Amino acid sequence: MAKPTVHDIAREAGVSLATVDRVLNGRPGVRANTIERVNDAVRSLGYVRDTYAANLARKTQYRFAFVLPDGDSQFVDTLKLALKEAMAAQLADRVFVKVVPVQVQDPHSVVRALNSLSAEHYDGVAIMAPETPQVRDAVARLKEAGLSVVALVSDLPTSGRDHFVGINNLSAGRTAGDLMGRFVGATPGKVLIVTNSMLSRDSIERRLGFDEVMSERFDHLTILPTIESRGDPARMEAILLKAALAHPDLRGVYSMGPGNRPLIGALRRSGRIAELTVIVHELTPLTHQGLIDYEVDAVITQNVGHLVRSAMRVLRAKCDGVAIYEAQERIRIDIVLKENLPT
Amino acid sequence: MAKPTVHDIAREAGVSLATVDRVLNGRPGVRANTIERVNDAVRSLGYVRDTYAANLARKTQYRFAFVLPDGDSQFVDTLKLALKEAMAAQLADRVFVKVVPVQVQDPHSVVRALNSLSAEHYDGVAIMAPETPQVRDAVARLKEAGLSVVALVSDLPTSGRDHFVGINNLSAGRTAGDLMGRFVGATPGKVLIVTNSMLSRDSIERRLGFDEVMSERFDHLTILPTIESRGDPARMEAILLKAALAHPDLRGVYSMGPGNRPLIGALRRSGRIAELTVIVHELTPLTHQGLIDYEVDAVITQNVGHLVRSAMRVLRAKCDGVAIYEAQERIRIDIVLKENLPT
DNA sequence: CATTAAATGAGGTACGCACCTCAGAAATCC
DNA sequence: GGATTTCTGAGGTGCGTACCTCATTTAATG
Repeated sequence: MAKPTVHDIAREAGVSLATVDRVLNGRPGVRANTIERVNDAVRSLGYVRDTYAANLARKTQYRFAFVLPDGDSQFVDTLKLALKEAMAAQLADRVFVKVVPVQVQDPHSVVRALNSLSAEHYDGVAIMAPETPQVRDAVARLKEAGLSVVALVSDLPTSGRDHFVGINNLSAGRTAGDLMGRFVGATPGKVLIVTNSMLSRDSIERRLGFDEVMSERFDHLTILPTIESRGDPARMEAILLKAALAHPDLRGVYSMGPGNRPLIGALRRSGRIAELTVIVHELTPLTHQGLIDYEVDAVITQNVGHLVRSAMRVLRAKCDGVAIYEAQERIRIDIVLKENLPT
Repeated sequence: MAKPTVHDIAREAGVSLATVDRVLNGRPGVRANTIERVNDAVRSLGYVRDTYAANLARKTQYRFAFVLPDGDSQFVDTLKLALKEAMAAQLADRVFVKVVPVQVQDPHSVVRALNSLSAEHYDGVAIMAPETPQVRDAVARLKEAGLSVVALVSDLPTSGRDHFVGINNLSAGRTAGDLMGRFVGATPGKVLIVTNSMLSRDSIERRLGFDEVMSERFDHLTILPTIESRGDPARMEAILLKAALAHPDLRGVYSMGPGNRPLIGALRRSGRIAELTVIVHELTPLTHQGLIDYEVDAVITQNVGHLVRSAMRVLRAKCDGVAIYEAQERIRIDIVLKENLPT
């Protein structure tokens, strides 16, 4: 009943501890025949290596870098906060995390940051940055150097990253569309989509999902041309205000990413924020308050705590060469309304 | 830079390892003055005990019992499944879990089960059962015997349990009300509430929350007298069918707990399931399919994986006498629509 | 068959911590 | 100031694993 140890395997296989050790750790100098015997014993006893004792003996330290966007994004701030909390909790597990801020709009900045991470100082990297050819190559170099790499929030599918930690953004867009259609109701009208940039992968996918649902299930709603504010709040606010006033039959606004502050500002000034269905992404202090004030109707979000914990678990698993527990690593798409705001 | 160990504290505090050990583990025989010196060193060095090395040395085994309802509830089934998965994952951490099935409708069965759990064989208990005076007393006895006790899903606030692991059911009811009001829209009409029993704490609280929101924000909707099916599916189905046909202006149905199968059956037979807004609790294979088929409009649920993992973490923390990390243990109220169904 | 190479065994040390014992130091009491 | 009583230190052992050394056995080679 008690957990089998290496001693039990040695006895069961009729070999010495040293041989078991050689087999378990893939060291040379064991006949194929003997390897088989040891593996049989492992299977029949249901032995699982005690990772913590192993790490203790090995003096392992997991050294991870989190490459995150610099600048004032409330979402990234909450992510950093969650990271800090997780670090405190994981400190006992020999995990050390360094946050590396980058200018995500500048691929060179990202690449510079990634190139500075050597296998000598790091075991794994979590990256939140748009997918560009330069970034893809930098990730490939990291992988080649033996680092584990996970993409965070926004996927880097062509880069050969080990794993993606984040939500399915197509589904997130579909969810937004579903809510928009149901909240607006049966009256025909127009819907506005706002985004920071249509270049990053998550925006493209959300847009796609939103469109799909709108045309499948709510074709009485017309989607207006997307408003794209390339990180310029003033410009965003101006265009938005104009649009809100130009279309009296505007019924809803969907914001696909960051930039919720100018959005809410413009809608407030248009005097129509109460009547419009406003759906945004990412729960932050701003959107939280928006829900409370009935200015935002729904927030589609992902739990930042899960995000960082999952990233760390996956990185550790990759470093240990252990399988990851898929079910636990699936990040859900959270819908937050005024009434189910976390307390 | 390296993690400080007990040796470092000993050196820093100018005492021996034995004294550090006595302080850290709350053993007697140390002067208050010295305790202070050691604690100062702990603080200044930022020492955190390596729990895994500690458990390794201690040969700790956490033995927990999960007292869960017997019978065919899909929700409880998914809970058990999550428990099984968590057990496999936690095996490396020396946690052993026994599931104790009880007839929750019979307080004696619950009490019998609880009384059978001695401190000799168990360190902690998680209980999912309605609050009755008998159960309250049994929990008190467990606590007295030195076991840690957490309430699962449905709280036992007067029992002196150490912690409640589950959602805030008042908020869950409010969330259901919010969704109901928004999905139904502005047209006046009637709403039906269905429950298994108004005796269990979670039903009462959900009902309360739902009513609050309906009267605060959606008073064009009238709430019909609650249909209560005391575990009798046939009776439930019959009454429900009658109600659905008797009120042509029925717009929505809210099911507060188990018994979704007869509910969906009756609505289907009434021929009105497509036009009604149906909101139910707990994501199960049945409600999952209901969402896909557009028969259920929204599911309010709680992640069973979190539930069991949180229960285990809390039990462990209580056994270790360690503070729990509140933010991580807060179970969120999940809203699931067709589009954000977990894959 | 002797020689060489390869495979295996026996045993030790270390990791960070818990827990134990026993001797010696320090504080307290009368 | 001597006898208690209360602290404290030194040192050991073990948890499950990694990694190392050195001797010994076994198999393969000429």
